[in-house]
Amino acid sequence: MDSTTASTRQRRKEARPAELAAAALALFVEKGFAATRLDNVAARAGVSKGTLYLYFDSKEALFRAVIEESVLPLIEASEARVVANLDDPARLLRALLVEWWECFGATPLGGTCKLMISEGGNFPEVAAYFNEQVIGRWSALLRQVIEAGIARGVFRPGSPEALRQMVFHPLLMQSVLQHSMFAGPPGRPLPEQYFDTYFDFILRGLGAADTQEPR
Amino acid sequence: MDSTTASTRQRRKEARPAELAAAALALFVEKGFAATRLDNVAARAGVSKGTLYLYFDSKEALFRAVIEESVLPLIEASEARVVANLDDPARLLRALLVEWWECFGATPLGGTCKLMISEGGNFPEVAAYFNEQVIGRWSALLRQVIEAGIARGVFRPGSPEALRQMVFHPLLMQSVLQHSMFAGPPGRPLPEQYFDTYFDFILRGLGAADTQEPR
DNA sequence: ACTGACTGACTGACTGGTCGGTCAGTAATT
DNA sequence: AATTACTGACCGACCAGTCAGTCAGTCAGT
Repeated sequence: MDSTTASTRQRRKEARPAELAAAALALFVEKGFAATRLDNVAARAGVSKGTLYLYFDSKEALFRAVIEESVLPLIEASEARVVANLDDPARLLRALLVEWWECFGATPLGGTCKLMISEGGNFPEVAAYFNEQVIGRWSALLRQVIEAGIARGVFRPGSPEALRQMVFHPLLMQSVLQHSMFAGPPGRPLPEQYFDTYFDFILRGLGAADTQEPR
Repeated sequence: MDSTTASTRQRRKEARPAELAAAALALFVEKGFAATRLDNVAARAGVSKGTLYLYFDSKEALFRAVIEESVLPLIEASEARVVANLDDPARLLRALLVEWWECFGATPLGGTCKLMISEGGNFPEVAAYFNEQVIGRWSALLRQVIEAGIARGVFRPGSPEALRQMVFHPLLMQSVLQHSMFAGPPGRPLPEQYFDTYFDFILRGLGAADTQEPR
């Protein structure tokens, strides 16, 4: 509780917003927006509620900030990776999905997806922003890879949007479930063979030619 | 608003609980548990808040009732179907998933899944009940069909649990998304070719022998 | 058939507690 | 001493839960 530095009051103007946002993300994901108390957010960040209001105008502004700042850098990295590797769609798809899982889905950031599913309806503008800047861009990326695969004859023909859902939704659901009821030990490392089975399944589903030996 | 019978006060002891539960399900799914006002639940059911408390002890009791009563009949029907048709796993799997979608995933009942994802953490006992009586039984059913398919050589070998997730999670996610931010016109009928692509994909993913002509 | 006493389903104003948001004051830093 | 990051007691709006009162429906007595 007061383990590390404990007693004396600290002044750290730069670090506060990020710490508050991280605390808020954790509690929003765990309890939901309406059930999260700002006193608890502040306490978890090691400050008082008044301090929270120095950096965020309202509870909703805090929510917006959590969503908006949590999310963009990763997408940009992935976008760069895609344009550089479109010539081997199967390998690229695998790399993208592993990266998504390790840098996003399996981290606290993955909680934002559960959050938007749970609370998006109550914050239409935030939902629209998230849909456009995160879901939209990430989906477009996956579709692009799938289309490239189809064009090269590596994947079978089919609706890229529908195939994208088949490919991505199992992993997304995995992330959502990790942040819900039964997370078990937090950061459960996914059953060992999950990714093997997963990629084998989706590559077969895509009709990829070279599915024989996945390793 | 006061279209049908309108003004006068009615006494309908039998119908009230179900009407209140339906209203509560809709609002819980739409807004979340904490953000739902009992005045609104009562109003949507056409009664006053006092009446709600004649039939439910508390807001949490209402939540429990909504989850517990929404859910069991369907499972039992599906369980009966499975034991009767284990000899054609591919067809059975398809029938089960279509039934799940039409009788559950695409109806208001499907909202319970989103609800448990959103709020399960705040109601551990309800979550445990749901996990055991709904998720557990339904998952076991799907695993059973997949195992039968593997045993007969219709599906490739693999972890039945992992394969179950690959098969079911796209459909589940579809249902969850329908009850979240972007439902569009409520009851959006799923893009026409969704099921074709979906079954083609999962049967390929399962390495089913007879995938050539899905129609 | 009609009446009017009676029951209990239903109502909605009220209350007590909770929590988002404020601000006068405190103490770390310059 | 001056500045300002930070505190926490406080306020008012809001809402779950209550209860004294109302009225729709029933039926015994005529």
